[in-house]
Amino acid sequence: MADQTPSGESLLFLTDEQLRKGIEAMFFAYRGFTADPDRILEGMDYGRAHHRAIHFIHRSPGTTVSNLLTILGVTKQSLNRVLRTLVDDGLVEARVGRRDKRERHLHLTAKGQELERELSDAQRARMRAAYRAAGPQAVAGFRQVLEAMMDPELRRQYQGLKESGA
Amino acid sequence: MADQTPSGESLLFLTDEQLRKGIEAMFFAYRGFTADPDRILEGMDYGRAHHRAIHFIHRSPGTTVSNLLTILGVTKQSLNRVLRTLVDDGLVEARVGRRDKRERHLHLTAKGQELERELSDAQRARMRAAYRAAGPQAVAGFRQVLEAMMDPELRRQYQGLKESGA
DNA sequence: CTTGGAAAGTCAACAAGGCTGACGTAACTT
DNA sequence: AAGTTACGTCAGCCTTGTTGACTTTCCAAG
Repeated sequence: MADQTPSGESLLFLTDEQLRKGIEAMFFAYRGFTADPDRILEGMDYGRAHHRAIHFIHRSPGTTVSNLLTILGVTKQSLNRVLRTLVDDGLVEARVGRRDKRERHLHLTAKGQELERELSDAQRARMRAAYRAAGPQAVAGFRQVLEAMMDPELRRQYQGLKESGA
Repeated sequence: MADQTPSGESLLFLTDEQLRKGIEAMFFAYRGFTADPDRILEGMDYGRAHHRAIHFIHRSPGTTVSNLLTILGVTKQSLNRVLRTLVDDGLVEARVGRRDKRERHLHLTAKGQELERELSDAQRARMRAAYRAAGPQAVAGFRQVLEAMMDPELRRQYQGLKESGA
């Protein structure tokens, strides 16, 4: 367990104490991460689940319901409840597939785009402030550690989303 | 908005695209972060809320209910429901305060310690793997960005916890 | 000593957002 | 023609969050 590492380097960053700090940092930071969109959503009839759906539809316009299911990692019943309200309220459009008519391709309407922008502006503002405060070096490390923390399957999702659209 | 920065440094890490990647990294990484304890807890009658309570009681033995309320950011009714099951099941002991008998000082029992260890072993294992893969430099950046992302009030909680016990 | 208010606990009711199971329909595939 | 896939939906359940109202305990200030 204490092998394979460059023997010159200190391993103090792997102590249980350091790991605990990292764990608590994740906990508190995630609260901040979701706080702004949550604040915007409360009062509307929507919640975090709607935000996630909107985010990924914006990210990959034309994505199908089952794509979304895979990315979000919830059941179709759960997603459907959310999606239905978004479609009913005219934020999301579900177009029947042309090649495969079983599929529904999801798009944000103008109204949906508007809410998406409001939410992501808020979230990005916090992110931007954090990035700016920490600097590019720190940001690179931040991304590296997060990526290493993901489940392999989720990491593929993440990396797949990184470059290619839809 | 484009001032105050060292003019030689690229600001490409502040583009909306980079921020979006960071946002999605947080989303996917947090899923991984909670996955292992969640797996352990399912089947037992406990959930993530119990894990959080156990974690912070372990972290600050003797902490009071209202301390815990502040840290966790939930209502006392919500916390109480969780705490009650933990006390009833003999994982947590709530000792009446000696100076102020209204207060309950919370401690893990031996059984509680045992579960705490099981949960945090799992969570630390993932964290350790991620830290090791990313290296000390990256970890420093990771912590910096997370800290900058917290709400100021939560950051104080976090920093307070960093050094001093209870 | 009385009283105001803080700390803790409890009951009830509710909502969001997960879950499972079962079922139906349309459409693609073999 | 049969089987599979994609999607939707009904029904019911659980966890974990919320409000509001209320009680008990007990410290501390008047």
